[in-house]
Amino acid sequence: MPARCAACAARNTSLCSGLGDDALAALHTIARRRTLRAGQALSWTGDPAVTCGSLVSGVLKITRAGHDKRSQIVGLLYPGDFAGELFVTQTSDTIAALTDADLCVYPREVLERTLACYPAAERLLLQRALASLSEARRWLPMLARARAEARIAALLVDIARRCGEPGNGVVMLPLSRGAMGEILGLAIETVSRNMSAFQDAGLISLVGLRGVRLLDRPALARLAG
Amino acid sequence: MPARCAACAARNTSLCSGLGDDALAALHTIARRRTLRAGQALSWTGDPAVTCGSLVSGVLKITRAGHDKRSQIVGLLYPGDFAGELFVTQTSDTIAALTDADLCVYPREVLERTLACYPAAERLLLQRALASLSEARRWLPMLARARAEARIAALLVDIARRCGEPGNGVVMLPLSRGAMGEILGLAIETVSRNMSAFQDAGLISLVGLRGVRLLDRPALARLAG
DNA sequence: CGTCCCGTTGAAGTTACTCAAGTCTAGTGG
DNA sequence: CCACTAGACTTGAGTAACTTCAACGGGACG
Repeated sequence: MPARCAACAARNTSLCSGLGDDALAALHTIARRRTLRAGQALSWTGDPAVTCGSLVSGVLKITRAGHDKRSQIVGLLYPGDFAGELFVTQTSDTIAALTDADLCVYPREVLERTLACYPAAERLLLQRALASLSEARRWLPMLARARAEARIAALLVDIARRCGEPGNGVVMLPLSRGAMGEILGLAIETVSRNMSAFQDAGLISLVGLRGVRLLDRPALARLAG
Repeated sequence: MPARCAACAARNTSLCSGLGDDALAALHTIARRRTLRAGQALSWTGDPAVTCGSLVSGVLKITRAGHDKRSQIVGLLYPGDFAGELFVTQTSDTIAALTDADLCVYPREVLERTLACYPAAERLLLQRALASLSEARRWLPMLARARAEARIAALLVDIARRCGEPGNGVVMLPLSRGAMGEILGLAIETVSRNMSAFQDAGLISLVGLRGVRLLDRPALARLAG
Protein backbone atom coordinates (compact mmCIF):
# COMPACT_ATOMS: atom_id res chain seq x y z
CA MET A 1 0.00 0.00 0.00
CA PRO A 2 1.34 3.44 -0.86
CA ALA A 3 2.66 5.16 2.24
CA ARG A 4 0.52 8.23 1.68
CA CYS A 5 -2.62 6.10 1.52
CA ALA A 6 -1.71 4.20 4.67
CA ALA A 7 -1.47 7.49 6.53
CA CYS A 8 -4.57 9.00 4.92
CA ALA A 9 -7.24 10.20 7.34
CA ALA A 10 -9.95 9.19 4.88
CA ARG A 11 -8.46 5.80 4.12
CA ASN A 12 -11.33 3.89 5.65
CA THR A 13 -14.27 6.05 4.66
CA SER A 14 -13.45 7.30 1.18
CA LEU A 15 -13.79 5.65 -2.17
CA CYS A 16 -10.51 3.93 -1.34
CA SER A 17 -11.97 1.94 1.52
CA GLY A 18 -13.48 -0.67 -0.75
CA LEU A 19 -10.32 -1.31 -2.68
CA GLY A 20 -7.71 -4.01 -2.55
CA ASP A 21 -4.01 -3.16 -2.70
CA ASP A 22 -3.82 -3.41 -6.47
CA ALA A 23 -6.75 -1.09 -7.08
CA LEU A 24 -5.49 1.28 -4.43
CA ALA A 25 -2.10 1.40 -6.11
CA ALA A 26 -3.78 2.08 -9.43
CA LEU A 27 -5.71 4.99 -7.98
CA HIS A 28 -2.65 6.26 -6.18
CA THR A 29 -0.71 6.57 -9.40
CA ILE A 30 -3.26 8.99 -10.83
CA ALA A 31 -3.93 10.89 -7.60
CA ARG A 32 -2.61 14.25 -6.55
CA ARG A 33 -2.97 16.01 -3.21
CA ARG A 34 -4.63 19.38 -3.12
CA THR A 35 -5.47 21.77 -0.34
CA LEU A 36 -8.13 24.44 -0.41
CA ARG A 37 -8.35 27.46 1.85
CA ALA A 38 -11.76 28.40 3.21
CA GLY A 39 -13.71 30.09 0.44
CA GLN A 40 -11.57 28.73 -2.37
CA ALA A 41 -13.31 26.85 -5.19
CA LEU A 42 -12.49 23.45 -6.63
CA SER A 43 -14.61 23.92 -9.74
CA TRP A 44 -17.15 26.31 -11.20
CA THR A 45 -20.49 25.71 -12.85
CA GLY A 46 -20.06 25.36 -16.57
CA ASP A 47 -16.36 24.54 -16.51
CA PRO A 48 -15.14 21.42 -18.28
CA ALA A 49 -15.39 18.51 -15.84
CA VAL A 50 -11.74 17.61 -15.45
CA THR A 51 -11.15 16.90 -11.79
CA CYS A 52 -12.85 15.01 -9.01
CA GLY A 53 -11.61 13.44 -5.84
CA SER A 54 -12.04 12.30 -2.27
CA LEU A 55 -12.34 14.81 0.51
CA VAL A 56 -9.79 14.04 3.21
CA SER A 57 -10.48 16.80 5.70
CA GLY A 58 -12.65 19.91 5.95
CA VAL A 59 -16.12 20.67 4.62
CA LEU A 60 -17.09 21.61 1.08
CA LYS A 61 -20.28 23.08 -0.31
CA ILE A 62 -21.89 22.23 -3.63
CA THR A 63 -23.81 25.16 -5.07
CA ARG A 64 -25.92 25.95 -8.09
CA ALA A 65 -27.27 29.21 -9.37
CA GLY A 66 -30.92 29.74 -8.53
CA HIS A 67 -33.41 31.29 -10.91
CA ASP A 68 -32.43 34.80 -9.88
CA LYS A 69 -28.68 34.18 -9.93
CA ARG A 70 -28.67 33.73 -6.19
CA SER A 71 -26.58 30.72 -5.30
CA GLN A 72 -28.17 27.77 -3.58
CA ILE A 73 -26.24 25.13 -1.69
CA VAL A 74 -27.42 21.73 -2.94
CA GLY A 75 -25.17 19.59 -0.81
CA LEU A 76 -22.38 19.48 1.73
CA LEU A 77 -19.35 17.22 1.58
CA TYR A 78 -17.62 15.82 4.64
CA PRO A 79 -14.34 13.87 4.94
CA GLY A 80 -14.56 10.61 3.01
CA ASP A 81 -17.13 11.94 0.55
CA PHE A 82 -16.56 11.92 -3.16
CA ALA A 83 -16.42 15.33 -4.82
CA GLY A 84 -17.05 16.14 -8.45
CA GLU A 85 -19.10 14.86 -11.35
CA LEU A 86 -18.53 11.75 -13.43
CA PHE A 87 -19.65 10.87 -16.96
CA VAL A 88 -20.27 14.47 -17.95
CA THR A 89 -18.09 16.88 -19.88
CA GLN A 90 -19.38 20.05 -18.25
CA THR A 91 -19.92 20.60 -14.55
CA SER A 92 -23.31 21.63 -13.18
CA ASP A 93 -22.03 22.33 -9.72
CA THR A 94 -19.72 24.86 -8.20
CA ILE A 95 -17.74 23.22 -5.41
CA ALA A 96 -16.04 25.41 -2.83
CA ALA A 97 -14.50 25.02 0.59
CA LEU A 98 -16.38 26.17 3.67
CA THR A 99 -13.34 25.47 5.84
CA ASP A 100 -9.73 24.77 4.96
CA ALA A 101 -9.74 21.37 3.28
CA ASP A 102 -7.53 18.60 1.92
CA LEU A 103 -8.43 16.49 -1.06
CA CYS A 104 -7.03 13.60 -3.02
CA VAL A 105 -7.89 14.56 -6.60
CA TYR A 106 -7.99 12.54 -9.82
CA PRO A 107 -8.34 13.50 -13.46
CA ARG A 108 -11.94 12.59 -14.27
CA GLU A 109 -11.40 10.62 -17.47
CA VAL A 110 -8.53 8.63 -16.06
CA LEU A 111 -10.56 7.83 -12.96
CA GLU A 112 -13.47 6.65 -15.09
CA ARG A 113 -11.23 4.31 -17.02
CA THR A 114 -9.61 3.06 -13.83
CA LEU A 115 -12.95 2.45 -12.16
CA ALA A 116 -14.08 0.37 -15.11
CA CYS A 117 -11.34 -2.09 -14.16
CA TYR A 118 -12.40 -2.28 -10.51
CA PRO A 119 -16.10 -3.12 -10.23
CA ALA A 120 -15.91 -3.14 -6.42
CA ALA A 121 -14.96 0.52 -6.46
CA GLU A 122 -17.70 1.31 -8.91
CA ARG A 123 -20.24 -0.49 -6.76
CA LEU A 124 -19.16 1.54 -3.76
CA LEU A 125 -19.60 4.68 -5.80
CA LEU A 126 -23.07 3.52 -6.85
CA GLN A 127 -24.03 3.03 -3.22
CA ARG A 128 -22.75 6.49 -2.38
CA ALA A 129 -24.60 8.03 -5.30
CA LEU A 130 -27.87 6.40 -4.28
CA ALA A 131 -27.38 7.57 -0.71
CA SER A 132 -26.73 11.11 -1.92
CA LEU A 133 -29.83 10.95 -4.06
CA SER A 134 -31.87 9.84 -1.09
CA GLU A 135 -30.45 12.64 1.01
CA ALA A 136 -31.16 15.25 -1.64
CA ARG A 137 -34.72 13.96 -1.83
CA ARG A 138 -35.02 14.16 1.92
CA TRP A 139 -34.48 17.92 1.61
CA LEU A 140 -37.05 18.41 -1.11
CA PRO A 141 -40.16 18.33 1.11
CA MET A 142 -38.33 20.55 3.57
CA LEU A 143 -37.51 23.25 1.06
CA ALA A 144 -40.79 22.95 -0.75
CA ARG A 145 -43.15 23.14 2.20
CA ALA A 146 -41.69 23.42 5.65
CA ARG A 147 -41.60 26.63 7.58
CA ALA A 148 -38.36 28.37 8.46
CA GLU A 149 -38.50 27.00 12.00
CA ALA A 150 -38.64 23.39 10.80
CA ARG A 151 -35.94 23.86 8.17
CA ILE A 152 -33.52 25.33 10.65
CA ALA A 153 -34.22 22.71 13.30
CA ALA A 154 -33.61 19.99 10.72
CA LEU A 155 -30.33 21.53 9.63
CA LEU A 156 -29.07 21.85 13.19
CA VAL A 157 -29.86 18.23 13.96
CA ASP A 158 -28.25 17.16 10.70
CA ILE A 159 -25.04 19.05 11.24
CA ALA A 160 -24.76 17.93 14.84
CA ARG A 161 -25.03 14.36 13.63
CA ARG A 162 -22.32 14.73 11.00
CA CYS A 163 -19.94 17.00 12.85
CA GLY A 164 -20.11 15.12 16.12
CA GLU A 165 -19.33 16.87 19.33
CA PRO A 166 -15.92 17.71 20.72
CA GLY A 167 -16.87 16.46 24.15
CA ASN A 168 -18.36 19.54 25.71
CA GLY A 169 -21.52 19.35 23.66
CA VAL A 170 -20.82 22.44 21.62
CA VAL A 171 -21.12 21.93 17.88
CA MET A 172 -18.98 24.24 15.78
CA LEU A 173 -21.02 24.97 12.67
CA PRO A 174 -19.01 24.90 9.45
CA LEU A 175 -21.54 27.42 8.16
CA SER A 176 -22.11 31.12 8.54
CA ARG A 177 -25.70 32.32 8.91
CA GLY A 178 -25.51 33.30 5.28
CA ALA A 179 -24.51 29.79 4.23
CA MET A 180 -27.32 28.33 6.32
CA GLY A 181 -29.67 30.57 4.39
CA GLU A 182 -28.19 29.35 1.12
CA ILE A 183 -28.91 25.76 2.10
CA LEU A 184 -32.36 26.36 3.46
CA GLY A 185 -33.59 28.89 0.96
CA LEU A 186 -34.07 31.53 3.63
CA ALA A 187 -32.92 35.09 4.09
CA ILE A 188 -30.07 35.55 6.50
CA GLU A 189 -32.33 37.58 8.78
CA THR A 190 -34.85 34.76 8.97
CA VAL A 191 -32.15 32.31 10.01
CA SER A 192 -30.91 34.71 12.64
CA ARG A 193 -34.37 35.43 14.03
CA ASN A 194 -35.19 31.75 14.36
CA MET A 195 -31.88 30.91 15.98
CA SER A 196 -32.56 33.61 18.53
CA ALA A 197 -36.06 32.27 19.06
CA PHE A 198 -34.69 28.75 19.64
CA GLN A 199 -32.31 30.16 22.19
CA ASP A 200 -35.08 32.09 23.93
CA ALA A 201 -37.13 28.89 24.01
CA GLY A 202 -34.25 27.05 25.66
CA LEU A 203 -33.73 24.65 22.77
CA ILE A 204 -30.20 25.74 21.95
CA SER A 205 -27.53 27.97 23.34
CA LEU A 206 -25.32 30.03 21.07
CA VAL A 207 -21.62 30.06 21.80
CA GLY A 208 -19.78 32.76 19.92
CA LEU A 209 -20.64 33.17 16.25
CA ARG A 210 -20.29 29.55 15.14
CA GLY A 211 -20.85 27.46 18.24
CA VAL A 212 -24.18 25.89 19.17
CA ARG A 213 -25.09 23.70 22.08
CA LEU A 214 -28.21 21.59 21.45
CA LEU A 215 -30.04 21.66 24.76
CA ASP A 216 -33.15 19.79 23.67
CA ARG A 217 -32.47 17.65 20.67
CA PRO A 218 -35.76 15.72 20.82
CA ALA A 219 -37.70 18.97 20.66
CA LEU A 220 -35.64 20.11 17.69
CA ALA A 221 -36.20 16.79 15.94
CA ARG A 222 -39.91 17.18 16.60
CA LEU A 223 -39.92 20.66 15.11
CA ALA A 224 -38.06 19.32 12.09
CA GLY A 225 -41.00 17.01 11.44
CA MET B 1 -32.62 -13.13 -26.40
CA PRO B 2 -35.82 -13.92 -24.54
CA ALA B 3 -38.84 -13.26 -26.74
CA ARG B 4 -40.46 -11.01 -24.16
CA CYS B 5 -37.32 -8.85 -24.00
CA ALA B 6 -37.09 -8.60 -27.77
CA ALA B 7 -40.61 -7.22 -27.86
CA CYS B 8 -40.16 -4.95 -24.85
CA ALA B 9 -40.93 -1.29 -25.42
CA ALA B 10 -38.21 -0.28 -22.99
CA ARG B 11 -35.61 -2.67 -24.40
CA ASN B 12 -33.32 0.09 -25.61
CA THR B 13 -33.71 2.64 -22.86
CA SER B 14 -33.98 0.62 -19.68
CA LEU B 15 -31.34 -1.01 -17.53
CA CYS B 16 -31.42 -3.84 -20.07
CA SER B 17 -30.06 -1.70 -22.89
CA GLY B 18 -26.50 -2.03 -21.69
CA LEU B 19 -26.57 -5.77 -21.45
CA GLY B 20 -25.34 -8.54 -23.64
CA ASP B 21 -27.49 -11.62 -24.35
CA ASP B 22 -26.11 -13.57 -21.40
CA ALA B 23 -26.75 -10.82 -18.86
CA LEU B 24 -30.14 -10.17 -20.38
CA ALA B 25 -31.04 -13.82 -20.02
CA ALA B 26 -29.87 -13.75 -16.41
CA LEU B 27 -32.08 -10.78 -15.66
CA HIS B 28 -34.96 -12.30 -17.55
CA THR B 29 -34.95 -15.37 -15.38
CA ILE B 30 -35.54 -13.31 -12.25
CA ALA B 31 -37.96 -10.84 -13.83
CA ARG B 32 -41.71 -10.76 -13.58
CA ARG B 33 -44.17 -8.54 -15.42
CA ARG B 34 -46.44 -6.33 -13.41
CA THR B 35 -49.06 -3.79 -14.33
CA LEU B 36 -50.31 -0.95 -12.19
CA ARG B 37 -53.54 0.95 -12.59
CA ALA B 38 -53.46 4.70 -12.20
CA GLY B 39 -53.24 5.48 -8.51
CA GLN B 40 -52.01 2.06 -7.50
CA ALA B 41 -48.81 1.87 -5.47
CA LEU B 42 -45.73 -0.25 -6.10
CA SER B 43 -44.30 0.26 -2.63
CA TRP B 44 -44.88 2.28 0.53
CA THR B 45 -42.53 4.29 2.69
CA GLY B 46 -41.17 2.13 5.46
CA ASP B 47 -41.94 -1.19 3.83
CA PRO B 48 -39.17 -3.74 3.47
CA ALA B 49 -37.35 -3.06 0.19
CA VAL B 50 -38.13 -6.22 -1.72
CA THR B 51 -38.94 -5.20 -5.29
CA CYS B 52 -37.56 -2.90 -7.89
CA GLY B 53 -37.71 -2.84 -11.62
CA SER B 54 -37.71 -1.09 -14.96
CA LEU B 55 -40.66 1.00 -16.02
CA VAL B 56 -41.87 -0.15 -19.43
CA SER B 57 -44.79 2.19 -19.99
CA GLY B 58 -46.69 4.84 -18.06
CA VAL B 59 -45.56 7.42 -15.52
CA LEU B 60 -44.84 6.83 -11.82
CA LYS B 61 -44.42 9.27 -8.98
CA ILE B 62 -41.96 8.96 -6.10
CA THR B 63 -43.28 10.60 -2.94
CA ARG B 64 -42.16 11.20 0.60
CA ALA B 65 -44.01 12.51 3.60
CA GLY B 66 -43.34 16.16 4.30
CA HIS B 67 -42.92 17.56 7.78
CA ASP B 68 -46.64 17.96 8.24
CA LYS B 69 -47.57 14.56 6.79
CA ARG B 70 -48.41 16.16 3.49
CA SER B 71 -46.92 14.10 0.71
CA GLN B 72 -44.31 15.61 -1.56
CA ILE B 73 -43.40 14.23 -4.98
CA VAL B 74 -39.61 13.94 -5.10
CA GLY B 75 -39.33 12.49 -8.57
CA LEU B 76 -41.15 11.22 -11.63
CA LEU B 77 -40.33 8.04 -13.52
CA TYR B 78 -40.81 7.65 -17.26
CA PRO B 79 -40.51 4.53 -19.45
CA GLY B 80 -37.00 3.11 -19.29
CA ASP B 81 -36.34 4.51 -15.82
CA PHE B 82 -35.34 2.30 -12.93
CA ALA B 83 -37.78 2.19 -10.04
CA GLY B 84 -37.06 1.23 -6.46
CA GLU B 85 -34.22 1.40 -4.00
CA LEU B 86 -31.08 -0.73 -3.90
CA PHE B 87 -28.74 -1.56 -1.03
CA VAL B 88 -31.28 -0.70 1.64
CA THR B 89 -33.57 -2.93 3.64
CA GLN B 90 -36.33 -0.39 4.18
CA THR B 91 -37.80 1.91 1.55
CA SER B 92 -37.79 5.67 2.01
CA ASP B 93 -40.03 6.30 -0.96
CA THR B 94 -43.61 5.58 -1.81
CA ILE B 95 -43.88 4.79 -5.51
CA ALA B 96 -47.25 4.97 -7.19
CA ALA B 97 -48.63 5.12 -10.71
CA LEU B 98 -49.90 8.40 -12.12
CA THR B 99 -51.17 6.63 -15.22
CA ASP B 100 -51.69 2.96 -15.97
CA ALA B 101 -48.24 1.46 -16.12
CA ASP B 102 -46.27 -1.68 -17.00
CA LEU B 103 -43.13 -2.73 -15.21
CA CYS B 104 -40.55 -5.47 -15.37
CA VAL B 105 -39.88 -6.16 -11.69
CA TYR B 106 -37.07 -8.00 -9.92
CA PRO B 107 -36.56 -9.14 -6.35
CA ARG B 108 -34.11 -6.61 -4.95
CA GLU B 109 -31.60 -8.97 -3.40
CA VAL B 110 -31.46 -11.23 -6.39
CA LEU B 111 -30.99 -8.23 -8.66
CA GLU B 112 -28.15 -6.96 -6.51
CA ARG B 113 -26.37 -10.28 -6.73
CA THR B 114 -26.98 -10.49 -10.45
CA LEU B 115 -25.70 -6.99 -11.03
CA ALA B 116 -22.50 -7.81 -9.19
CA CYS B 117 -21.76 -10.25 -12.01
CA TYR B 118 -22.39 -7.73 -14.77
CA PRO B 119 -20.29 -4.59 -14.19
CA ALA B 120 -21.57 -3.03 -17.40
CA ALA B 121 -25.09 -3.04 -15.99
CA GLU B 122 -23.88 -1.64 -12.72
CA ARG B 123 -22.05 1.14 -14.50
CA LEU B 124 -25.20 2.02 -16.40
CA LEU B 125 -27.07 2.17 -13.12
CA LEU B 126 -24.36 4.42 -11.67
CA GLN B 127 -24.73 6.79 -14.58
CA ARG B 128 -28.49 6.83 -14.09
CA ALA B 129 -28.14 7.43 -10.37
CA LEU B 130 -25.79 10.35 -10.90
CA ALA B 131 -28.15 11.81 -13.47
CA SER B 132 -31.06 11.47 -11.05
CA LEU B 133 -29.00 13.13 -8.35
CA SER B 134 -28.22 16.00 -10.64
CA GLU B 135 -31.87 16.34 -11.56
CA ALA B 136 -32.97 16.32 -7.94
CA ARG B 137 -30.41 19.01 -7.21
CA ARG B 138 -31.67 21.03 -10.12
CA TRP B 139 -35.02 21.24 -8.33
CA LEU B 140 -33.57 22.32 -5.01
CA PRO B 141 -33.01 25.99 -5.90
CA MET B 142 -36.43 26.02 -7.51
CA LEU B 143 -38.27 24.77 -4.46
CA ALA B 144 -36.15 26.72 -2.04
CA ARG B 145 -36.30 30.13 -3.64
CA ALA B 146 -38.23 30.50 -6.84
CA ARG B 147 -41.66 32.01 -7.03
CA ALA B 148 -44.69 30.02 -8.01
CA GLU B 149 -44.61 31.43 -11.54
CA ALA B 150 -41.05 30.21 -12.12
CA ARG B 151 -41.67 26.79 -10.61
CA ILE B 152 -44.69 26.16 -12.78
CA ALA B 153 -43.01 27.38 -15.94
CA ALA B 154 -40.07 25.07 -15.22
CA LEU B 155 -42.33 22.10 -14.66
CA LEU B 156 -44.25 22.69 -17.88
CA VAL B 157 -41.06 22.93 -19.92
CA ASP B 158 -39.72 19.82 -18.20
CA ILE B 159 -42.77 17.71 -18.83
CA ALA B 160 -43.07 18.87 -22.42
CA ARG B 161 -39.49 17.76 -22.95
CA ARG B 162 -40.03 14.30 -21.48
CA CYS B 163 -43.50 13.58 -22.73
CA GLY B 164 -42.86 14.79 -26.26
CA GLU B 165 -45.68 15.97 -28.40
CA PRO B 166 -48.18 13.86 -30.30
CA GLY B 167 -47.82 15.99 -33.40
CA ASN B 168 -50.42 18.66 -32.80
CA GLY B 169 -48.37 20.41 -30.14
CA VAL B 170 -50.65 19.55 -27.27
CA VAL B 171 -48.91 17.98 -24.29
CA MET B 172 -51.06 15.71 -22.18
CA LEU B 173 -49.93 16.22 -18.61
CA PRO B 174 -49.63 13.01 -16.62
CA LEU B 175 -50.41 15.15 -13.58
CA SER B 176 -53.49 16.64 -12.02
CA ARG B 177 -53.26 20.17 -10.63
CA GLY B 178 -52.97 18.59 -7.23
CA ALA B 179 -50.02 16.45 -8.29
CA MET B 180 -48.33 19.50 -9.79
CA GLY B 181 -48.70 21.16 -6.42
CA GLU B 182 -47.19 18.12 -4.74
CA ILE B 183 -44.14 18.40 -6.97
CA LEU B 184 -43.74 22.13 -6.71
CA GLY B 185 -44.62 22.60 -3.08
CA LEU B 186 -47.55 24.83 -3.94
CA ALA B 187 -51.22 24.86 -3.08
CA ILE B 188 -53.50 23.57 -5.78
CA GLU B 189 -55.09 27.01 -6.04
CA THR B 190 -51.74 28.64 -6.66
CA VAL B 191 -51.03 26.24 -9.50
CA SER B 192 -54.44 26.90 -10.99
CA ARG B 193 -54.14 30.66 -10.71
CA ASN B 194 -50.75 30.71 -12.39
CA MET B 195 -51.85 28.40 -15.19
CA SER B 196 -54.71 30.76 -15.86
CA ALA B 197 -52.34 33.72 -15.79
CA PHE B 198 -50.05 32.01 -18.31
CA GLN B 199 -53.02 31.44 -20.55
CA ASP B 200 -54.15 35.04 -20.23
CA ALA B 201 -50.61 36.14 -21.09
CA GLY B 202 -50.69 34.00 -24.23
CA LEU B 203 -47.89 31.69 -23.09
CA ILE B 204 -49.94 28.54 -23.05
CA SER B 205 -53.37 27.35 -24.04
CA LEU B 206 -55.29 24.88 -21.94
CA VAL B 207 -56.98 22.00 -23.74
CA GLY B 208 -59.43 20.17 -21.55
CA LEU B 209 -58.30 19.33 -18.05
CA ARG B 210 -54.95 17.72 -18.84
CA GLY B 211 -53.90 19.14 -22.19
CA VAL B 212 -51.55 22.10 -22.59
CA ARG B 213 -50.22 23.74 -25.71
CA LEU B 214 -46.98 25.65 -25.13
CA LEU B 215 -47.39 28.75 -27.27
CA ASP B 216 -44.21 30.51 -26.22
CA ARG B 217 -41.68 28.08 -24.92
CA PRO B 218 -38.78 30.56 -24.87
CA ALA B 219 -40.78 32.89 -22.65
CA LEU B 220 -41.60 30.01 -20.31
CA ALA B 221 -37.96 28.98 -20.17
CA ARG B 222 -37.06 32.56 -19.36
CA LEU B 223 -39.59 32.67 -16.54
CA ALA B 224 -38.17 29.38 -15.24
CA GLY B 225 -34.85 31.15 -14.80
C1' DC C 1 -80.32 14.20 -16.14
C1' DG C 2 -77.90 14.26 -11.96
C1' DT C 3 -73.83 13.65 -9.31
C1' DC C 4 -69.07 13.79 -8.26
C1' DC C 5 -64.73 15.37 -8.71
C1' DC C 6 -61.58 18.46 -10.47
C1' DG C 7 -60.58 22.90 -11.44
C1' DT C 8 -61.25 27.99 -11.02
C1' DT C 9 -61.95 32.30 -8.72
C1' DG C 10 -62.36 35.51 -4.65
C1' DA C 11 -61.13 37.43 0.05
C1' DA C 12 -58.67 37.31 4.32
C1' DG C 13 -54.68 35.89 6.98
C1' DT C 14 -49.78 34.35 7.67
C1' DT C 15 -45.01 33.96 6.71
C1' DA C 16 -40.85 35.31 5.26
C1' DC C 17 -38.55 38.95 2.46
C1' DT C 18 -36.68 43.54 1.99
C1' DC C 19 -34.80 47.63 3.64
C1' DA C 20 -32.62 49.86 7.35
C1' DA C 21 -30.33 50.52 11.59
C1' DG C 22 -27.84 48.91 15.34
C1' DT C 23 -24.57 45.47 18.03
C1' DC C 24 -21.22 42.09 18.68
C1' DT C 25 -17.19 39.17 17.57
C1' DA C 26 -12.81 38.10 16.22
C1' DG C 27 -8.78 39.42 14.41
C1' DT C 28 -5.08 43.17 13.98
C1' DG C 29 -1.86 46.35 15.29
C1' DG C 30 -0.18 49.40 18.63
C1' DC D 1 -2.93 44.15 27.16
C1' DC D 2 -5.92 47.25 24.99
C1' DA D 3 -7.96 49.89 21.15
C1' DC D 4 -9.65 49.57 16.58
C1' DT D 5 -11.79 47.88 12.53
C1' DA D 6 -14.17 45.01 9.22
C1' DG D 7 -17.29 41.73 8.81
C1' DA D 8 -20.87 38.99 10.72
C1' DC D 9 -24.90 38.88 13.33
C1' DT D 10 -29.22 40.78 15.36
C1' DT D 11 -33.38 43.37 15.57
C1' DG D 12 -37.31 46.24 13.83
C1' DA D 13 -40.98 47.88 10.53
C1' DG D 14 -43.33 47.52 6.31
C1' DT D 15 -44.50 44.78 2.17
C1' DA D 16 -45.19 41.05 -1.19
C1' DA D 17 -46.45 36.32 -2.04
C1' DC D 18 -48.57 32.28 -0.99
C1' DT D 19 -51.89 29.67 1.91
C1' DT D 20 -56.23 28.90 3.68
C1' DC D 21 -61.08 29.01 3.67
C1' DA D 22 -65.02 29.33 0.91
C1' DA D 23 -67.95 29.25 -2.96
C1' DC D 24 -68.71 28.49 -7.72
C1' DG D 25 -68.23 26.33 -12.62
C1' DG D 26 -67.94 22.43 -15.75
C1' DG D 27 -66.91 18.10 -17.83
C1' DA D 28 -67.15 12.89 -17.39
C1' DC D 29 -69.76 9.13 -16.22
C1' DG D 30 -73.42 6.54 -14.52
